[in-house]
Amino acid sequence: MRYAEVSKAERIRIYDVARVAGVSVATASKALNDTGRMTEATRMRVKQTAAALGFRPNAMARALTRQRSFTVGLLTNDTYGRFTLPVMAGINEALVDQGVSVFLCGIEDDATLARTHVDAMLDKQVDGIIATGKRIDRRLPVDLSNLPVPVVYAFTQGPEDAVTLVSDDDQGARAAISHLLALGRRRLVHVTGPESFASAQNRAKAFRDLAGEGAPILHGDWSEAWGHAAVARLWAEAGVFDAVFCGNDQIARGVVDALRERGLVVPRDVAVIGFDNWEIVSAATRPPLTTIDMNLKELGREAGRLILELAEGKTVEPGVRTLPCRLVMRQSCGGATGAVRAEGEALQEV
Amino acid sequence: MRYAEVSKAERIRIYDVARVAGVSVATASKALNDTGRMTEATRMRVKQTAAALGFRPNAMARALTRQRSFTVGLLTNDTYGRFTLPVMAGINEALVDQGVSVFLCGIEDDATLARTHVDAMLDKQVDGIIATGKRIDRRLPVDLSNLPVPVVYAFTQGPEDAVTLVSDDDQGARAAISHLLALGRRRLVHVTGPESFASAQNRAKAFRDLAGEGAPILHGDWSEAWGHAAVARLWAEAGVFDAVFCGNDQIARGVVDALRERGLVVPRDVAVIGFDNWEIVSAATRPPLTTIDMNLKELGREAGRLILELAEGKTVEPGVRTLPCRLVMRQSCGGATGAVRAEGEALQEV
DNA sequence: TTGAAAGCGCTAACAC
DNA sequence: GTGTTAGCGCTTTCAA
Repeated sequence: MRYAEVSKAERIRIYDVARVAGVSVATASKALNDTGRMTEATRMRVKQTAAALGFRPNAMARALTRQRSFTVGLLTNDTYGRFTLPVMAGINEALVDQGVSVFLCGIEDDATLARTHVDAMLDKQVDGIIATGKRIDRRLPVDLSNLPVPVVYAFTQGPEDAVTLVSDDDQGARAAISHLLALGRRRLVHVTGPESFASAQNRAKAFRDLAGEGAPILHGDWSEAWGHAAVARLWAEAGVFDAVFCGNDQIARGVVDALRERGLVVPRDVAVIGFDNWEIVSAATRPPLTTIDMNLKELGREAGRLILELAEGKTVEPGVRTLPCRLVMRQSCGGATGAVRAEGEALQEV
Repeated sequence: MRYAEVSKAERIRIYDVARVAGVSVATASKALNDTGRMTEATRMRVKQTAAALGFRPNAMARALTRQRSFTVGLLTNDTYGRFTLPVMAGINEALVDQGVSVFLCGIEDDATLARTHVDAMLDKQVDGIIATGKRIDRRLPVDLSNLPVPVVYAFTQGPEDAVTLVSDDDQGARAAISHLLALGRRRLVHVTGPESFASAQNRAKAFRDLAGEGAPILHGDWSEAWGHAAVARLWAEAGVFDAVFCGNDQIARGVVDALRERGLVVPRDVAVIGFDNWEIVSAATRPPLTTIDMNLKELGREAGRLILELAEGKTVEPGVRTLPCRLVMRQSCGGATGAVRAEGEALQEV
């Protein structure tokens, strides 16, 4: 194994840089960190020899004195899920160019495992912890208050006085419904997930406000199967409708398929709009779904920014921060896009 | 912010433990690490006071002396994808109870970003790096040979003399095809992804071997749309067929849907089998897909184990290690399961 | 402007 | 058996 031979013996330390540059370690350190005062010439010389030697400071040694490790922990109970993935990507994006690395800790729903991970992170002197989950109205199975490091909650519920980031269900839902209304649809129905989910409640409330008291709201689970079933029920019970606002993309896909099987044309006869913009579902639906994107990556970026500020000792106003969603137009509602591309939009390889 | 007050001032060091236990730091260290020799009484006393004081060793300080950080880096270019997620989960699982933490580094396909991440990991003295990707026959956009730490490649291509883990496409494909044959199907066709993918090639080769020279193989992209299109083509050109082996679950779903639209009943008229076991696709298909699971989590676990061994200085035989796939029976092929549950199997909330 | 020296918290030789 | 001492690689007073 090659790696064994080029081991740490070769790795050059600040001591080497100092020696070659003809200064003391102290001066070398200051030169490289742009601290202290010295002639610009000395600073330059040190920097150049450092570069020439390929010097990279040992982050652990540095962390030991600076009391700052430039690492943060990311705790999630959604190892497989679609929500934390974009969030993680955003976090990483925000932190990588600050030289901060992220410890990934998947904890499923296991409190013991969670505790283990948190302890491990603390032992490793993380500068902060970002907690994220798959549900906005549930807490992770571990208490993160009173830790010796700051915590930011993203897409999971935190304590009252914590810094928490969530996407704006209300605004997202309003965007969806307004879109349907703007397209001239007037007989709306809402097919969504279990009432026990805050997301379902918030979106349903927005629907109630905008679509009126009489507009039907059907709660079920978050699956395609429920989308099918809901259409069957609407068929049997409800009056005519020309638009369906769905609680997520899976339900929307079920609805679209069921509608087609009944001979209705989407979007001509019925416009259907989803929620989540989960590409594997929304782009594969025929026709592709117009839907609401929660901007989860941006949410992650924001979480990264905030944990950094906290780690640097800055004050961050606690409370829940709500980030806006965004309408993604494809073809299931007609409108601008729908008119142009008929069917068979190229699916991206996912 | 609470955390500011309980800061490191409170964090107790081994020095405190030693003092309270009435021994020297050296003895305390040895007692806690089960090294050195001393009366069992002393060791016990130290351990107990450590526990009583809630002592947690500072991992950075320890790493500095031991030349071992108990962290590893995970490099992936598949931040959104379905492949690395289970792999990551497995890695984490294998490492967490060894006290090893994982740095997550998403690099997309950006060579510069990759380099940045690798440097950051090296600076942080990782004990090893696991490289993983979304495609078994492509390299990450960064050269990981000649690093001062060991590297294991999982689900991505590595250099000749590296330790590489991949799933067994051939065996997986054979399992799928054998299953169809065992169910009495004799007129098989294979609908799969682009020929440029090694996975597509390997699976097609297995198909050729087992299904015979005459059995049709259709290459397209990895999408549902291609599944639809392929059925249209088979309808027009090919002779009768009673089973379709699909290159992935998305294609399979497209095939199943297209078949149903043409009035054929799956699995009665045609058995369809997928590949990947991506639940959101395979479980939502009607009927749910029988498919091949690549055991990616186990692959991750194995990668974790191997990187640990390497980090500990043990020798690991280089070369490609192939891990077996597993048949997951649902209803799209009939057989045991299909006979019992007809349709509308409850979809799990994903 | 520069450098000597004292740590950061822990481990590991080597004495006693 | 237990303690003294010397680091790990870096930063940071403080003195020169």
